[in-house]
Amino acid sequence: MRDVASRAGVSFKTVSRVVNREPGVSPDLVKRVKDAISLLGYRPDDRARHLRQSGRQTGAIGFALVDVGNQFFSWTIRGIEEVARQHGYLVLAGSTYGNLVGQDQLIETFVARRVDGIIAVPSGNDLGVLGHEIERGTPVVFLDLEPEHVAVDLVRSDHHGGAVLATKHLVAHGHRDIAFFGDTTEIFSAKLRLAGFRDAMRDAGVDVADQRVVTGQHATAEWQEIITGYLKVSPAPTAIFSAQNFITVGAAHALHALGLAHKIAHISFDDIDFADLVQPGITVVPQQPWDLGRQAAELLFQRLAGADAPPVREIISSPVIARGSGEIRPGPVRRSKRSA
Amino acid sequence: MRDVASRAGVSFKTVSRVVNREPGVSPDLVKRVKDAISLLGYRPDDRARHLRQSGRQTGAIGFALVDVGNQFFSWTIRGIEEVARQHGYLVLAGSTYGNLVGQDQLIETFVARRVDGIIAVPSGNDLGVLGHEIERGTPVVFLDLEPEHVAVDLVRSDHHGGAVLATKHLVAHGHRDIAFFGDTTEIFSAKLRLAGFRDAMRDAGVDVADQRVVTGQHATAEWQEIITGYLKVSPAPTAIFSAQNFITVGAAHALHALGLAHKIAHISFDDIDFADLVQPGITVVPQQPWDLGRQAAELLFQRLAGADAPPVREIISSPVIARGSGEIRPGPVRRSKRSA
DNA sequence: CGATGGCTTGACAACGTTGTCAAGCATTGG
DNA sequence: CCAATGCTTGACAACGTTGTCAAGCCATCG
Repeated sequence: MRDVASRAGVSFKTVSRVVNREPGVSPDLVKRVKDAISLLGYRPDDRARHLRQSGRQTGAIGFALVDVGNQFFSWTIRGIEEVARQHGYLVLAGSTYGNLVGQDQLIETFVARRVDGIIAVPSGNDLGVLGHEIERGTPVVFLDLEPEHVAVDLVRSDHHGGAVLATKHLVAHGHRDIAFFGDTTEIFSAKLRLAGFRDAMRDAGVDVADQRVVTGQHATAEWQEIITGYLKVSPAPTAIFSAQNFITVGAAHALHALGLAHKIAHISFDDIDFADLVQPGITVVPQQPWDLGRQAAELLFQRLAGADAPPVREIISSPVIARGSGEIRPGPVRRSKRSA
Repeated sequence: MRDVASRAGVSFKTVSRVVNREPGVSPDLVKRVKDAISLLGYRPDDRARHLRQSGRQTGAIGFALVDVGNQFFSWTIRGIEEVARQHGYLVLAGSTYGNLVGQDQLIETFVARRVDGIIAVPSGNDLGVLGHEIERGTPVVFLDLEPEHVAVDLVRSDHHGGAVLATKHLVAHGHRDIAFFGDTTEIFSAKLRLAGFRDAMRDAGVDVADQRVVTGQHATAEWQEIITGYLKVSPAPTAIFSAQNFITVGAAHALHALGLAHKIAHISFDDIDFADLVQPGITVVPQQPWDLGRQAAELLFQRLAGADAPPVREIISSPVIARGSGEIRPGPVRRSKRSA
């Protein structure tokens, strides 16, 4: 900026005025300064700008998600980005990979760069650094997961209700022996989905055997192996409920590889590209990641604009999309010897 | 920081020393300062830090991609993030949505925030602001697309070679009448893929009719409509080549909806989740987005470390993955009246 | 016992920008 | 012709941090 000023023969304050399009600079000087700027390739330094204007907003929000590789989250980013763009904001997005260490690092980075607000998919009930930030008054919106004992804005899918819907759908199609595959229950959403499954089964008057519930954190290929193992054991369940999208992919692979895709019912929490192209189409309770992202961002920008209403808690639910796999009825063959 | 200093009864320089873990501070003071820090919830301000240390690196790189909603790019981010994390860097990623205006805005933001380097999927031959930055010496690596007349590091898929492979695969299975559906040829990769298709067809001694080549930029649902239209016209092509992942999804939907999935061959550039679960499985020439991202990031960090070797040009190719749809032979029924 | 050296600590400038204020100049009105 | 007014421009401080240097203190050695 100094260079620009001396080249244009003005003080650097005048350069600042031109850059910020402040009124009251003679057209002559404006031109000289602009020429010098493009000649020297000068770009203003936002860090210094924001530093001087401490207390004002910096035009960036942070989004701490679990894993960009998961399409659920990349669609969420898209929703957030869209709203942020309308407000002229930049989104800093980073993956925590679901552990507190990663989350803390990410949040530290966000804070160190002075984002104006944070949207987070928290990795657990222990909020770590994020908790301190909330106490300090940084606007935070939680997305998808809901830590206990913290009152901040929240947007999430109706994990419990969705799981109930999915389970009832299977039950309505005659299933009693349903296997549940879900993420580790340390994850809030996974816990709720499992609870929804159990509650719906209880309502249906069915006891859920321990070995019919499998939870853990695995890659798609591992889930395929695990589920294959469960399907090979006799008696196999008549239906399976995969409660997360990676698991659904693994489950679908397992079913197809074993030639059971038309025999064992399958329902999924969260939708997937191509779920309607597979034979049979995969019945799902979808989430609306794009919408979750947009709504979370809207809430955040309301806070940034100074809204001080009590925390909002938006829980979005969706009906079952029946595509075939969830409507398979239990085979007539199945009459478990053990239960006799 | 001032508050922390006065609370701990030391100068703020000492606080700085503690924060940066500089040696030579008495344990007593270290403790007092740390207590004050956690009491007051103080977080250092990276903007000021980097400002003071102008010229040094800021620990952030920017990634300008086309659309986070496209899984190809979200996997690329993952690769970049992984490498960046190892180097202790933050990745700022943003979508340009394929137009220069969006790209310019994004790059301006990156520059204003003083990222140390940029990985970009350029939106065309006109580089806009990015061009200025390259001239100014900012380390830049291009990913997936290769603008003309610019010598910078580049990592991309072998669009031409892959398209040749895909086309030859169809030809080898007896096809002569192949329809090509691709992105608008303003996009570098799309142009190369089309060229690969044409070259391979020429080698096979087949003329490609104009109406067998459709290019443009559309959403998945629109592609399904467009392709459905083409498949209904008689004589329909015996095989289709969809040269981008959104188009592939549209094409697969069209084929399935018309009941032609087992009759008309289909090959795709770029792989897709579930492509192996559909019946028939979709034959593809895959890209390796995760690898592209990692390699681009590696190149960038080499530059950041001061490497001044001539620009590298890494072109990654992959063999066809045959899954069924690409191995369908032209139906015996087909004997075009027109060609007789 | 005094000089020397090392270790801890603090004062101050600087990074690039903007807000505040005052100075300089021309223009207008009396 | 002089005073008052308005507009343009510049000088300077400040934002929060770190690098540089000097000052103060204690211990060691001759």
